[in-house]
Amino acid sequence: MSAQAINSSTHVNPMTEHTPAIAPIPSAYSPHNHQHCVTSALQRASKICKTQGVRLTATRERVLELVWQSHRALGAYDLMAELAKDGRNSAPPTVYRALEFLQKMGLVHRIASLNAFIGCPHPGEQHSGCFLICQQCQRVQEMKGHNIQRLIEQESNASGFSMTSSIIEVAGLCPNCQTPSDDKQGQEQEQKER
Amino acid sequence: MSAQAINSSTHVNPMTEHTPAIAPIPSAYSPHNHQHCVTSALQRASKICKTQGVRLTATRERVLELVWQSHRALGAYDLMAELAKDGRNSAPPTVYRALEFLQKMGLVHRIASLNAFIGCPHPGEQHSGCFLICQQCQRVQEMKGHNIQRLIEQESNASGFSMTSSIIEVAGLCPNCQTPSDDKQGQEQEQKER
DNA sequence: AAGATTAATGTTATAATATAACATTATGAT
DNA sequence: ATCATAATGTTATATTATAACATTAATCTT
Repeated sequence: MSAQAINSSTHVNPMTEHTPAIAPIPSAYSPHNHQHCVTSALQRASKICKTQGVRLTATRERVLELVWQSHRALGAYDLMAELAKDGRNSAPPTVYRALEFLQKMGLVHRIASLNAFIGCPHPGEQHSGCFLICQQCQRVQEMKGHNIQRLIEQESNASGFSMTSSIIEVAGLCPNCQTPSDDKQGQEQEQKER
Repeated sequence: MSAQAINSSTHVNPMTEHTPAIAPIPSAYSPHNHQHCVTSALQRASKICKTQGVRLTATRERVLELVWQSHRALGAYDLMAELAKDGRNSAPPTVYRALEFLQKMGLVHRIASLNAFIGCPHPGEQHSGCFLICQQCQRVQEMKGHNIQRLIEQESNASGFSMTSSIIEVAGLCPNCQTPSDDKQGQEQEQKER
């Protein structure tokens, strides 16, 4: 329902465009019209699934949309509750299967330290991200962290270890939450983000 | 019971000795007399708790010993089962409390990706480790990873994020498990390790 | 388009991990 | 010895995740 129809609202930078581009996802910590995040995440997903020849079914798309309802990580049972509001039945396996699919497609990540899931802002292929988790506002920002990955691989190798994947989760305070409680910050920072 | 009495078996390198030293923990992947790991882990713990003025009670010490029964991460319910064999009653809170204490003292780490716990080979103060987790033999090796920590902190800062702690868990194959199945490898590699 | 095949979802039950809340016991301090 | 605190016991329950099998939907073949 929500994935198509919105191509018109995408801003395309003429400098970098070669193929119909989708607006990049802004930082979790900067004020932005959050609907753009949702929209472009769904657009990306649609494109990726089409390319890969896999099916972005209604449930899967809805779960992805729900995961993107904010820049906070959402638990599987939170997602279940949201699906229930939609009128869908949805037992745990429904949600976990959708999440498994979305993870396999590189569209969402699981945050191990939170037992929760977050949308990937630069999906494409499966990859390990590097997550900055604000202990105050709970927002999660994914960094690409190629340097970090490379260093970890180097040091692993130096120990004779052959890395296949890695989990990097950083807890701390996001830019907004470092200055103690203007209290406006988290509140109207993002439009429509719940 | 097992923590004292064994000081005699400690080998001290006269080159590096200044204070009654405790033998360092060898790599999880190299063959070694594993009893030394257990013994010295308990010695370290005893010393640390004494210094900090906290109590290494029987349960806490036993849980630490159990965590050190191998270089594999052990789940809380595995630990419970072992305690039960000892004749202790031990409901979940018993184990989780002991683990919480041991984590606070920097004596064990929780591996988020495994929901399991591992002894720290270089305890002293609380710290975030960097864990190499073998997908084949399940052994976990902690690296110090100062460079990695520093880089993560740098890159976090570059995003305006103020890091307080981090989780780094690397999955892959340990040196032994890279060469496919000599099959002797894991088996008698370590003495008495279960 | 009908039937076969595969993929996805529904459904029920349960496993695995973790914590809350309050009662009791042990320890250390005065 | 008494008090205060810390640790543990105990019961119950919350939270997260998966197994196993039934059903439905989508796609492919002819």
